[in-house]
Amino acid sequence: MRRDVFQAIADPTRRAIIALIALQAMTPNALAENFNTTRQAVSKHLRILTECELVKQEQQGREIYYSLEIEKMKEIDKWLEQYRKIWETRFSQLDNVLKTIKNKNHGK
Amino acid sequence: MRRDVFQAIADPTRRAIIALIALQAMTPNALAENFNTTRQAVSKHLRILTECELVKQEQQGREIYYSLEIEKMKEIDKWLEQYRKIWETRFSQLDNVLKTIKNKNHGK
DNA sequence: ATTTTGCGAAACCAATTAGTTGCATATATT
DNA sequence: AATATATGCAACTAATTGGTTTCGCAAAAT
Repeated sequence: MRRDVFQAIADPTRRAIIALIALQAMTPNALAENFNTTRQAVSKHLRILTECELVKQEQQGREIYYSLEIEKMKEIDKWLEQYRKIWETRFSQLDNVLKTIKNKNHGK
Repeated sequence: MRRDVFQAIADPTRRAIIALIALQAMTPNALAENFNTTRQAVSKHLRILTECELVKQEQQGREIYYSLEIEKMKEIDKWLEQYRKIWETRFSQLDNVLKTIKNKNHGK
């Protein structure tokens, strides 16, 4: 039961579910119509997403509407930040190289 | 063999490997010393990371140095972008609410 | 030349996973 | 009240996963 966000988004069906409920809250049945699986399979994915708090539910009569817990998505963003720093640094280094070349040409 | 970036970063050991080789290129043996597993297990992780192009190798004699392919990390960032838009919108909406409250108090 | 070291690959194993089918339960509809 | 609908949950299955052990090969050290 290693239920973290990274494991949750590893599955393509779950990423598709996330993409759908990011736009609007949806019921398991409505979600299942979009995929080539049974409602139960979707339900299982929703349970996993709920367990790692990527998704919240709201009961309305006998229907349960699932929607994205956008705050939790920031956790991935936070993890990515350290690497974003790297590629930004590399970019600025490249930028410096380009500037140097420019200056050399200028000096000619 | 569903080898995509999301599946690759799902495993905590692989995320740790990524974190290490982001700083400097390392050999499988050097990497394995940091974990509680065998070199072979690390090697398997490296193979998976290589297959999805998150990692590149450079042979030096009998040693193979692995380093992070930072460009591939941007793929995750790109995926996250659509959700970043959502939380930024929500934030600006909250911002508007706060401004409205402020104006109301001002008018008192 | 022989031994040691660094490595990937294959065979195997236990645990986990994504999926199915078959329930039970609660809310709507008739 | 009887039936239909929306859902979660449990049992089961096939495939995948992360790990180990064993092997073979090439480069380095002795």
